[in-house]
Amino acid sequence: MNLKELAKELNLSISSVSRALRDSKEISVSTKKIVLAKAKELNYHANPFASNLRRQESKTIAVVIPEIANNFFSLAINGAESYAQKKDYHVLIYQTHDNLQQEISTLKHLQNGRVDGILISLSSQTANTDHLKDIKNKGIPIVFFDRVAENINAPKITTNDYESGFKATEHLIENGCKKIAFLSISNKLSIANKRMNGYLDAAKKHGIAPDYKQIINCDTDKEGNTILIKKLLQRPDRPDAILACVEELAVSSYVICQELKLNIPRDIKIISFSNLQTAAILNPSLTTITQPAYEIGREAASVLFQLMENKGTLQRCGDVVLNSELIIRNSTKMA
Amino acid sequence: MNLKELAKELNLSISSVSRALRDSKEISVSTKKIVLAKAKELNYHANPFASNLRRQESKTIAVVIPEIANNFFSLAINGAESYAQKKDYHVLIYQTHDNLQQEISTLKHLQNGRVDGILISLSSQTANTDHLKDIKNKGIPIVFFDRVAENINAPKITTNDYESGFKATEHLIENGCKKIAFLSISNKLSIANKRMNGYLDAAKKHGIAPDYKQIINCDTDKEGNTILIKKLLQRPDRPDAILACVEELAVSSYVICQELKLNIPRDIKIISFSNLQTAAILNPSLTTITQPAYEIGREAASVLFQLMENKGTLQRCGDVVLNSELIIRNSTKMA
DNA sequence: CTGTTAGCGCTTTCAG
DNA sequence: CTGAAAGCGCTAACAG
Repeated sequence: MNLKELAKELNLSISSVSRALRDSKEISVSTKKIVLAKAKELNYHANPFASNLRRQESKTIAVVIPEIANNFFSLAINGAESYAQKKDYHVLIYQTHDNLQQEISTLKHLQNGRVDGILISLSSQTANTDHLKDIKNKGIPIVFFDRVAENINAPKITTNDYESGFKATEHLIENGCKKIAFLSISNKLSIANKRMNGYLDAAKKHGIAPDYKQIINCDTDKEGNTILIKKLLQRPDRPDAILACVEELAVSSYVICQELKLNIPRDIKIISFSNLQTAAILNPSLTTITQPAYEIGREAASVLFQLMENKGTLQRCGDVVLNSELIIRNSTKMA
Repeated sequence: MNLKELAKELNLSISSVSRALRDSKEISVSTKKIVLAKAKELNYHANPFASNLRRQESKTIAVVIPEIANNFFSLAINGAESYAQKKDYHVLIYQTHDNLQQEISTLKHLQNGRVDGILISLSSQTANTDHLKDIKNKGIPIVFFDRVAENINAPKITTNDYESGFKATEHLIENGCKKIAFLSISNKLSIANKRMNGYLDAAKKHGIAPDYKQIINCDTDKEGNTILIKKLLQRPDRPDAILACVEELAVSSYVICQELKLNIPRDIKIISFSNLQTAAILNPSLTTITQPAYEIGREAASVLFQLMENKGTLQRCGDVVLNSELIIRNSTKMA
């Protein structure tokens, strides 16, 4: 069932039917009604590819993320998808699994016009950003969220990473901690570095500047991370607190502490950047810095739509910084 | 940059270039090489809509789920997306937010050929299945996973819900529980009913057939559910165990128990169908029935691809039942 | 207000 | 092995 057949059924020209269906005001109300009714009756659905081809737009955005099965990202997608749905847009999902090659190849694919815009959170291995520049140069609207590329001139939606790192560290210090370790996810990600700088500055301010043995650079190899953390916790001068850059590292730390019979929070306190509200509820000893993940996704989508609607006209769209919340539970209060 | 321009640059006809790019064997190896090189040089990317239109296929599948920010579904999408990626397919995500109208309208949209196939897990409100039949009748390949429509003749990927419900209940009984409540998510979902039947039969087998006051029919209204569960736990004959049909209800129960100063597992034991491995790690008192969510998504995608590849030919694709695992932690062992 | 017509960019016969 | 040409289904000038 296509326009041609529908038009024949109606004894109208293809273009009139097309116009009627898109509610053009060149068409009389009465004809519109008839057309709409017939379309419904015959279960007509416009072929999206034909109209995409003709109109040179896809009504689709892509969301490129490291991993969908991650509380933060799935919440962010939720926000973005809900926003897109309202705008009658479709959402394509691509996972990079924190693999730079995957990210590059995905973005290459997206240069062909399949999407009108891109929402992206970088892989933790992304240092070189040529593939991102290609997208910019092609004029495809792109918005970064959370894991952003600092050297690309495009809107970035982030949270107050530096302040959060600072506050969390200060909170630990105020509760008696003196040897605070920092678990980073990647030294290539600006969010990780910002969080670390907050941590470093807070420590410095209180005169307990950490040596670099207390900063552990983890990566995507879970096994390897476990070994690193275990080593850290088995040292004679083991830390009395851990600030984990992401949830996964906090969970690993937690498990290792159990294994080593280290009591949380008595022997060691843990604070994590996290969105695992549920886990936090289930485990009151876990203090978290909770990012407004849903809002980040929503805001990112909103900015992307501004960009798309003003393609060309709009020179730049302001970056947005949302606030994370330090949710203090028993762990750190009980000094 | 399109085929025409590329062909002009190469002094070849459009069709030859097209063939070379799709590696047709009608083209000499030497020409192919030249074409490929030039395409790369000029950063040519085929317009997907033109080829979709021409070939009448989209290389895209849709995944329709209640909520993406849910451990089970995000893991399932992970499985499906990873599989699709291997097959060079794209994945569109649609959330229904457990709203039947949303589900209907999404499926209506998908009748226009935007996708070659659909993976779906039903909303908990889906009783009438006409919208699903429409898809079937249109000949669009569809595969159900987890929350399936029993009366539709299409492949269904599920887990052993009845057995899991049975086993979990028996486990509680063996550990001394006598008044086991069941929290259902919906009386319209076959998975919920199967789990409940397992629960009922196990109870019957051990002579503690529950009265229907111990079966709570929850729905999507979180506040309402909390009230229902609270009432249940405040009754003089309150249950000594809860079997929660989904994770969210277990978490709510957990929170309410804390509020009411009920000790878990001493006063009351909780078992949940769940995929919150992390939460379970963080809270050893939570015993779970863990579904192989990633595998379900992957398997569903795999079956969908079989269906799509054999469109028409294949009469039916067998249903698949994967096994969930009862992961017993401290809670229920400590009788 | 309605119809005619020329493509959007690609694939695929069919003809050399 | 290569080229010419038709057409996928729709939209948007343009012409009435």
